[in-house]
Amino acid sequence: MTPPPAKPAATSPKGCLITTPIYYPNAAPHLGHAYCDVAADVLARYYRSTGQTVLLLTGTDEHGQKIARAAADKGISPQAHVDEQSAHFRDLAATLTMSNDDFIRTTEPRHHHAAQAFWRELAASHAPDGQSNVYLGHYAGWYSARDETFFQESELVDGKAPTGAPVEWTEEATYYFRLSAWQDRLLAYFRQYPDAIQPASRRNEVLAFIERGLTDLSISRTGVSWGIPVPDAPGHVMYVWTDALVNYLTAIDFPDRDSQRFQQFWPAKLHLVGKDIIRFHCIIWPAMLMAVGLEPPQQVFAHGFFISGGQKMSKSIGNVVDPFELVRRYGADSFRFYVMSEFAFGQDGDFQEANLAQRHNSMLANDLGNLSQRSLSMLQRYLAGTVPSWPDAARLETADNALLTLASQNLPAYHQAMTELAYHRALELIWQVITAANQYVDTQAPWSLHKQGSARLPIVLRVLTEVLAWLSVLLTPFMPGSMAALQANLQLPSDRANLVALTSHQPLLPDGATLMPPTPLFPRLDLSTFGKDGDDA
RNA sequence: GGCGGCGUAGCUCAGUGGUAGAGCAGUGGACUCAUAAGCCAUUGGUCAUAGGUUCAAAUCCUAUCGCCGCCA
Repeated sequence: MTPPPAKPAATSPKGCLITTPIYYPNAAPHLGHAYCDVAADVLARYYRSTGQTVLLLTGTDEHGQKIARAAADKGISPQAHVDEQSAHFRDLAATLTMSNDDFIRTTEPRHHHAAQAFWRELAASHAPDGQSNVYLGHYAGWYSARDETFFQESELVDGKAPTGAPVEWTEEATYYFRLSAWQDRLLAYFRQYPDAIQPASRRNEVLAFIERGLTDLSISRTGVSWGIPVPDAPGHVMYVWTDALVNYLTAIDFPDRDSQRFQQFWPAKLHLVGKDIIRFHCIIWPAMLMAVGLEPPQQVFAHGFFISGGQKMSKSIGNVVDPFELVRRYGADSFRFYVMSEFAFGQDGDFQEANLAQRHNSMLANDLGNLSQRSLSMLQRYLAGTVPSWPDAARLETADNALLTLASQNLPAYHQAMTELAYHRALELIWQVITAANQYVDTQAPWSLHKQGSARLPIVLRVLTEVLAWLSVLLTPFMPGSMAALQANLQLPSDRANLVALTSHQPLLPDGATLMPPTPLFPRLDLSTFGKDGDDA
């Protein structure tokens, strides 16, 4: 009834394709990868809960000179190197309880097939000016292997790339993509769909960049062997970005445009990216897609980066945070909750482990965990754990209705926040209900009702358990593990544990279930060790 | 160097012309179902600085300082 998303899922053939970037496995996964995984997963779980069919993708981008060199340094083959490195990213997704439906590796045969097919289509296509989209040219310029990027002489700073990476003079035959011819189409597209690039500040940057004029893009290399061969062009392999972007199509059976998955999931609903790669996703990728006659993704959303303790994370400062270690210490759900609640998605944030622990205690243990514990303990103690029947509307008093109304009133704003990826706002709305529920416990004082033998007691406890079920559904995208535990404790049937059932105006919980005694959802952490010198490593 | 953003309570931030706000942290109180949690109350800010416009400025304008982003 309430969600703004216009199409009811049941009648909509379109699914939601949600992607993270495929990560470059030249180093261990870091906090930024974990952040993006979590954000994508929260959204995917949210849309599934609303009844939509979701395809959530992540993976690794395994080609390029940098990978080949790292492998050579280790004295192993590139394939052995990426096999080992890619596994860490797969582990990270699992560690974070990410519900990805697939994990794309660009070294897989299916991806080679898709990437080469994409190239062929691109090469056979024509730009708006009537010329071929791909042409053979000659490249002479500076190349930074670390950035996998070409730079012009004027872009160099002290003889190095703007990023500080060393560059080498490179002269070779190369295929170009006629990006310059797509400038007007791109501008028209982004002006027609203002939400296609978010946040707005990134959109403005992209538009400004396009307006200044685009130059054609070198899309093949000859000096590199670790890559996907360009079809019918011996000696050429695809530039790593040309290859990598196609991964989003690989997963949906490209080049088979008639396949059910392709039909269902393209165009992608959302590419989540770091702000460092928006140009690839907002200029090159849409242009290439238009070139082969495919729609650009509906939205590219650039998330922010973390700093730590007010400084950029770097190994030399020693403030690098290992996501595996954090999950080991606090659990996946606390980690997920912290990064989703503390920061405005799309803005940079200062990641501080002490704040994570603080938030775990104050919001998860004290507010939510204790609400659950006190409610279910009283149910256990006063009513032998039996869920009371849902009362007739006439028996509900002002306080009951006020709490239930607040919950349902916040729902439209919750949906809006979720669809806008304003996760912290969604959680704030949920917490209003949690706070109200704790106030409700105090004002209704079930312990007094019990002493008085009041008929109000089962009503109040049923309202509380129902609100807990409600909260568990809204919070499942953020904290799937803990909320599953809560739902098991409440004996919420799995077919009721979603946003479709929640908006049905029917109580979520079955009457009369007998619940087991509760166990604390989020045990409190001892914070006395924070603020002192040494964290244990 | 150009363009843009930001600078508000100890911390994270909301607030774009009309009496300075929220959460967390701190302090006090009443309660006791609960993870010594929760609830109620409360301390705390010359809104970066200096000018200007206005009856009225955190909000609009100018300059300066600091941080950040994009571009060159």
